[in-house]
Amino acid sequence: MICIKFYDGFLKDYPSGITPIEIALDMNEKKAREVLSASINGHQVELSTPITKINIQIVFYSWENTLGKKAFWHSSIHLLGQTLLQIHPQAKLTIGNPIENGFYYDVDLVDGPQQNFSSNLEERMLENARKNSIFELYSIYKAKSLDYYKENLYKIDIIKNLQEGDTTFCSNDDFVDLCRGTHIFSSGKIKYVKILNSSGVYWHSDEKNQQLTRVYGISFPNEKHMNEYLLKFEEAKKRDHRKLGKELDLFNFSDNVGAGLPLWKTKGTVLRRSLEDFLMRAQKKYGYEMVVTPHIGNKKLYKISGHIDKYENDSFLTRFSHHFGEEILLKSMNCPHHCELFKSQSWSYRDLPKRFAEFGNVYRYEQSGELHGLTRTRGFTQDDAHIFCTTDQLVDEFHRVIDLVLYILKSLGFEQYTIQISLRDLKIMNKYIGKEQNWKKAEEDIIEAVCNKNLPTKIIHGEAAFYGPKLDFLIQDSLKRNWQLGTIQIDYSLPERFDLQYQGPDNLLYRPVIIHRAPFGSLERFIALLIEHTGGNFPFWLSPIQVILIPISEKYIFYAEKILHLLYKYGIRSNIDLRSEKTGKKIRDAEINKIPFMAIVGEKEMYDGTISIRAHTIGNMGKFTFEAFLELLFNEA
RNA sequence: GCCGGUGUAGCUCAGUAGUUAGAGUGAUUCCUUGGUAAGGAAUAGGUCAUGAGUUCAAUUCUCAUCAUUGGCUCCA
Repeated sequence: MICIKFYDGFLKDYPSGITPIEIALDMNEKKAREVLSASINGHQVELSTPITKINIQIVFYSWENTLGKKAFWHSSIHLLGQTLLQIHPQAKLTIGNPIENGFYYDVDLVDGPQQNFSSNLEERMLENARKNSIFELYSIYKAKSLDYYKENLYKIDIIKNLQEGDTTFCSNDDFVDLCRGTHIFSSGKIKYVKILNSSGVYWHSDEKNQQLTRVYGISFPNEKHMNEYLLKFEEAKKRDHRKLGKELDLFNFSDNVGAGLPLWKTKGTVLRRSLEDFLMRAQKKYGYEMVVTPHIGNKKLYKISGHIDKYENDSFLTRFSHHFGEEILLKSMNCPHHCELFKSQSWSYRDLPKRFAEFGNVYRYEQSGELHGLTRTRGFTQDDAHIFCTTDQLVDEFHRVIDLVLYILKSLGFEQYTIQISLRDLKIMNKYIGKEQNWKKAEEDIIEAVCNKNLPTKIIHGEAAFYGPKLDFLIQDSLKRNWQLGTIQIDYSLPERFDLQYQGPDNLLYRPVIIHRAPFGSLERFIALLIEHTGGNFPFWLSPIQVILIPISEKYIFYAEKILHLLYKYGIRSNIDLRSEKTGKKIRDAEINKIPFMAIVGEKEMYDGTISIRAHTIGNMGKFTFEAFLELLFNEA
């Protein structure tokens, strides 16, 4: 007998060799139907694997749990693989994975990549699912598995990198696949399948390798969950900043101006300016000083900084003068300019930290396939600053920057973000410049600063900048794609390359450290994410138009204009709807334009000198005196 | 940059299996002067992304380019 402890602490004895699915059925037959996966002593296991260990703790997962969904989608990958082979018998399966919403399988279709899969694929997957075959995981000797896949070089490649005990296979129905699990019990649970899209990818993500077809799909145990997902997906698409940007008249692109170069309309400009003002005020409190540097710079500047070696092909060349032997580029970063500013005078240790801030417009030739609305452009505005400090001040200063970034995110309602410590990839060291000891120190500094702050972070190797490690703040867009917004970077390299110095208390010259930082990252990208998070319903202080006056008829325009001028006097961004439309139409349009407040004025209001207020998405708030309305507005702001 | 999809009026989209196009909405003008999410009418607005090719004839078919879009790769 073995003793099983359940999640809620309940204990029960079972015969050795019992499987998790049998335990689930024994506990509650109805609930067992919802069980998709289980873990034993914290390790996710197959539902069909007999348990022999005594004294174990078991936890079951349903659809509501990420691990349950993961097992469900993992199992769906097998159905996809099986069905793809039925349709394309020559195809070579490679690697499949469950993802946040669904799963994918990379397959070499032999005839070259193909991306049009008919609904036939979905139907045949479901036919296979209905056979309700059990997913069984078992180990095979490495040599035998290599033999099994002698026609499939991709699988051989994977197996060669596995340890002897790790070559496990999964079989269900007539299909066998190299697999490490974990699966749901049987395929019949998979009731609905959607093939979402597919694209060409390279084996091991290397463009020198064979091109494969990646087929994305998603599956569900019932119609309700599928409809929920589809509805959410539709809702998410409505929040797309490219769509809302057009609808709310914020920005625009023109083929004549060029790809990836946003044109900011008047309303979008108000939004930008408001954000800039907000950040400037916040930074002032943190001791930043504003600077302005040109949009272009001499190539030799970027030679000193080291950027040119890495990014020359991604820079815009503006002018080449043979006579003077100089080349001038559009700037793609502000740090070299700020270093030159720092160098323009001598500094005492008493002057540090020195914090130079600039809304710097930079231009980078992003690959055509990378351009994406405002989140990836070829011209954008960094809310950049460079802090020149002593090594003693570094960690403390880093804390202050973290505080600032967190304050910004909180003020704008971003509650969910990932904080990522981006370090070097120790396998590709030629990507980085600077001395080993400086890198080590910088990486330790970041980790120390973050540990002190007790922030939930994850460490990712290979995401560092070429001159130093970073702390990145990542936020998801409406379609769950991650974007890096805020970033804080420690740099021992540029101070050396620019030979930056300050005079210490002992009269000797010392090298400062630079912290590069941008809380928004790029203003364009930040606004894109802000649009998607608010769905275009901006907080009052950011709304391009804050109040719209709606006269009931032409007779009350005069009164409305009086109110408008009063609002102007208090700096409220206001407008009047002068069209000869009915009130209902004007209100509808104001609601669609997401204007926070509508002020409706007619005979009644004119008679007693009031205004009727309707708040966006809230509705009629009744009559207000102008003073009472102002108070309401200032509470909003 | 790579593999697919898409490109028709300011916007959202129909349509033409080859004979130079239509709706809704927005815009303009007129009527209407209305009370919390769409009042009515008329008018203007398109070399059907661009360039080549096939054809008696191309917005429609083919190719290329550009833009855009979903992934991949990249992201100082």
